[in-house]
Amino acid sequence: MLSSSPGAACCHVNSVPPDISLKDSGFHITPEENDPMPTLVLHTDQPFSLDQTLGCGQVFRWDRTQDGWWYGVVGPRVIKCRQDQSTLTYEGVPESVIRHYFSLDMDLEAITASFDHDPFIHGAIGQCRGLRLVRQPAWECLCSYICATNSNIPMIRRRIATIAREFGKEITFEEKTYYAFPEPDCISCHGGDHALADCKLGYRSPYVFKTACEIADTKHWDKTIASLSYEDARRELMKFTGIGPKAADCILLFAFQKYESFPVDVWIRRIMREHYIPTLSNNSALTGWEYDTIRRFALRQFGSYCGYAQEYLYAAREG
DNA sequence: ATCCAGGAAAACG
DNA sequence: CGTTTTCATGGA
Repeated sequence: MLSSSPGAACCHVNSVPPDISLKDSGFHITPEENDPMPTLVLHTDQPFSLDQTLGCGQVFRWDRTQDGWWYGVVGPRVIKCRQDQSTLTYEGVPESVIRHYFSLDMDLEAITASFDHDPFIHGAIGQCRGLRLVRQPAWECLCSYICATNSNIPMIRRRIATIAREFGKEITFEEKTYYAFPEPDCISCHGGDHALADCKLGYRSPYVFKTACEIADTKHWDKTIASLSYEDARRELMKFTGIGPKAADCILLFAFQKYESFPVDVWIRRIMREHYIPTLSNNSALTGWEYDTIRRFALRQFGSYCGYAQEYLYAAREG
């Protein structure tokens, strides 16, 4: 039984650029037979790859079993799903949540075509066909990328899991225990005894705590961010402790659908140096000037969906 | 041991 | 003001 959490409604943001969203998404429900698990039939002209989407590094709370089932905690629910060719089988949430979370309402072919202008990005698009950016809950995404600084993906995953286990609400699914990501007021001063010190966040611990306190005291902080332009939203996010340019860009891309955001990490800089901007430095800390140079180049090279291009470059990285 | 990982805050000139 | 140092953690 899923626990109902009063006042913990998942804050999804609806800001689909009108020029590229689909009126008829092209996905249809198969008629229910005896199978209790609902399915979606994916149209071949609207590619979707569950493995690419959940495995590319944009999310930290999904796991794939050996036989191809994905389990993930999204907001207050556990989602179980798998893909067999053009069939997406899912459980745990209504179809509308699946469609929204996986951005199945967006015209991916049109998006990738909008930046498919050179051989290298063309290769990445081909290699990661069906990769879609998901719509992440804002606070969890923000907290995740505070925890992501100067770290690697396995460590980020462990930290997020620990925070959820320490502070989040239990969810039982298929007789296993999962944990919803805790609302900010569960971590902040309002949350009682805070064991953040045991979460192995290192120097990021006070960043998470302070930002949780600020957000817990800010009504509709996420709606405010969503209403702003990319540049203004970026400036606002960077006022929180622990959020710099890179984290802000990831949050804007993954939680607020600001697709002109182009997060630059060490991987992306290496890729951009090797394939687009040979004059970039190597092996040194990323300067603010360098970050902005790469950002501006990306917007010019890939256009207003350069954030999508970034994720294809990142997912196709080798290293 | 040394270096690196989806960096950012603090200290420094 | 831009630039360098420090920060906690675990894996390679």
